[in-house]
Amino acid sequence: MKEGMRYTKQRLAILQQIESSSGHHDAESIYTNIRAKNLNVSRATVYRTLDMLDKNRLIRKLDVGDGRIRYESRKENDHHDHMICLETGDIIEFFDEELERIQDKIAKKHGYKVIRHSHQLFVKPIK
Amino acid sequence: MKEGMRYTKQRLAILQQIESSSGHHDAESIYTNIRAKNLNVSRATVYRTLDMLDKNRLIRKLDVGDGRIRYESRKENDHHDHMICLETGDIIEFFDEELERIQDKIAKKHGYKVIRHSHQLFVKPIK
DNA sequence: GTTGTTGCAAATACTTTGCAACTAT
DNA sequence: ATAGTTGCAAAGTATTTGCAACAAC
Repeated sequence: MKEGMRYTKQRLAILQQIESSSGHHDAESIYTNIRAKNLNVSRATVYRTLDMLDKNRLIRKLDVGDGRIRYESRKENDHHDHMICLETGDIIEFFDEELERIQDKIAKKHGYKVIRHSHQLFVKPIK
Repeated sequence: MKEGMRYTKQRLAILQQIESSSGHHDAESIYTNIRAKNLNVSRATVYRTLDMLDKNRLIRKLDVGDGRIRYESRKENDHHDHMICLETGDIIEFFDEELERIQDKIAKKHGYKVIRHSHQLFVKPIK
């Protein structure tokens, strides 16, 4: 963490919670899971901490478009995008080198550089 | 529109509002602009109508990730994605054939077909 | 001891909903 | 006439904020 920041049990618990499962966690489930372990946190702290962890690039923020923001670990810091199954709600991760390259090319053509991107495929199983 | 649906002045006003400017409108500005013309609408109707217009593919829904959903016309029904400038908030449209092709390929590889997708580049001007 | 952090409760922002009144067909 | 649509106000959901108490350094 950066200068002047403190390691509190709440922060560690939140980070652990996210790194525990390599899944896609939302604020409420993080809050509930920590409380279930009889550790004390408030929703306010969860939200504030998630924001701070994201800004410090310790976790990754993920807007699936359903009104609840998800967060995932950056431990295996392989960048990837997501495919969301419209029938089951499953979230599948994917990565494609070419896709990344094309994005940069498009931005450049317009005089911009890509800082980050959000790319989701909403899919259904074949057949 | 589909069977059993009615043309009301509210619906037409909302659709016109969106088609008036080929921009990226949010619910609140649509509501305000219609009211400014002394036409009567409620926010409830705006939200209900936007939802219905999107489902009927008369407009396109667009989640920029800032908490306010945008809607755009489908009149020139060229599909495109968006690039959002982090410095100015400008929204630039782009389309790339290859990008589309790769997305389908990726989904297929996992046993899915793409129903729709959401692809945004968050960018900054070069230099 | 100082400064960052927390918990609480209240506030905010956007969107949705129940229901009775209304209106397009 | 009747079924779809509207407006209102209340409710809902996710998130943010002010502030006094508290804990890390």
